[in-house]
Amino acid sequence: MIRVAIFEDNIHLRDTLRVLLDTAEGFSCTGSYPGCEDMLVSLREIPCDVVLMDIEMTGMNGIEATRLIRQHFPAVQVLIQTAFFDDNYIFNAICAGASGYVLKTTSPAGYLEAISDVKNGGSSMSPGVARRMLELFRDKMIPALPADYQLTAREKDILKMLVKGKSYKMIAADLYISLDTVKTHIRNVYAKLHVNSGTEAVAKAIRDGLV
Amino acid sequence: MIRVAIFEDNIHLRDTLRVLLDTAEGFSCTGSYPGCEDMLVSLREIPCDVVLMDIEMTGMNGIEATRLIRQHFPAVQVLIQTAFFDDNYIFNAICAGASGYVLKTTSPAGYLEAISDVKNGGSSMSPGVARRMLELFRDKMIPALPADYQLTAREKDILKMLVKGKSYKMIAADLYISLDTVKTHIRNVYAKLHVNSGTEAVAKAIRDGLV
DNA sequence: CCTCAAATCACCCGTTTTCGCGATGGCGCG
DNA sequence: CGCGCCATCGCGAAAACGGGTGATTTGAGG
Repeated sequence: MIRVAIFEDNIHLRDTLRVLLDTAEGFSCTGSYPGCEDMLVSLREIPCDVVLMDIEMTGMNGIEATRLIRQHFPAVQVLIQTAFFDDNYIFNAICAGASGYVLKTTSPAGYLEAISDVKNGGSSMSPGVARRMLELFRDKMIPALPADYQLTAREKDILKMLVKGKSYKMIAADLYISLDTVKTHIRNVYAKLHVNSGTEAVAKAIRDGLV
Repeated sequence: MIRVAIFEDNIHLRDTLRVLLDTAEGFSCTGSYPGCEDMLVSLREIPCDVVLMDIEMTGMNGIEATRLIRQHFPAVQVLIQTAFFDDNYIFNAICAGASGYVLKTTSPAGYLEAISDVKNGGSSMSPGVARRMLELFRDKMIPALPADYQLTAREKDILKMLVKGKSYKMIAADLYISLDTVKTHIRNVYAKLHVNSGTEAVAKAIRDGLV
């Protein structure tokens, strides 16, 4: 039996969901609320496995509510439901600890499956949301690859040590080469990165993922 | 009618999938291959909407194949299928441009739904994969929390300019203060960041999001 | 064999940083 | 009002850095 609490300010949808859960096999609704007042108290007094959380509610934001729930009841899974397909909503909901994200256009059977999925340690997202999420993931992850200045292996070595905060002298000692050689390499690096100081080079190296 | 090409080295599963697709309403299998030899040629000669791609195959890796497909046929959606639940697989598959990721434990109906989802511009993932993906997303996104050394507003100003690669003299000029004042501030910044050179300070500032 | 890029080292010179110590004025707070 | 914190400024010396020029060796490749 999966125990579900509902937070949804639209009375119509709220009641629909409550009936759905109460009639469905293996589900029960432990409470349905129009807002997040006393949310933590309610959840403490009436335990549940999954929270169905609307984002757009008067009073506390569903995202913040999610964060609070995850802080205070790590075992409770939060399934976001919203009418809107919004990048920031998706992004923030995930960061707040949501385990799933379904649109309100989802079918009753879809709702039940999503709830069941998150209860069983999985996640569920509407296909469109999942797609957007993959794209966000790609966009945020990938930029760390390219950026190729034509640095030689040795130059990269020296640049890395510079990034670590080493002085010329330390670099020379660590690599068993002379101070003048270090200077030469660094001068070449500066030329290739089009910078003319160590701080600039370090900033560029880190930002462009040459670390 | 959704046209699907199958890449799967296990002959049993490959044939099962082919039959599934050929018998299912609204689906057709345009080809099934045990490996990625001549993959691009096949796809060019026999257009399809969705590619079902196994990761573990002899010869070319499914991830690399996905990257190639996305490069040459951006309109073709790739749905990854694999027996293994592996972080690197998930991560790399997404970065390679996969639109979905299902486990081989998925039911026939689940396969068809997943294919249909990706064809319609959505994404589909097995619940466990979706969960892992959300966690990866959180872990990679969240570290953007700014560490807090007790820098004063002025010190942050100067640090930012240092990160931009400005020299003491330029900072002094830009902020309309004397060179000696800049020195003092920077000395204080170094002390608070526990560093003792500009390069170290810049590296720490960028990495810790003090930009 | 010859060429070229890369890596190594050297010397010179002026500028920039780093860091010690000290000082003044403003501002909020009990 | 005094106290602490911050921002501002100053001096001086040692260390580090930036930039110019040039040289040697080595290994890959035509």
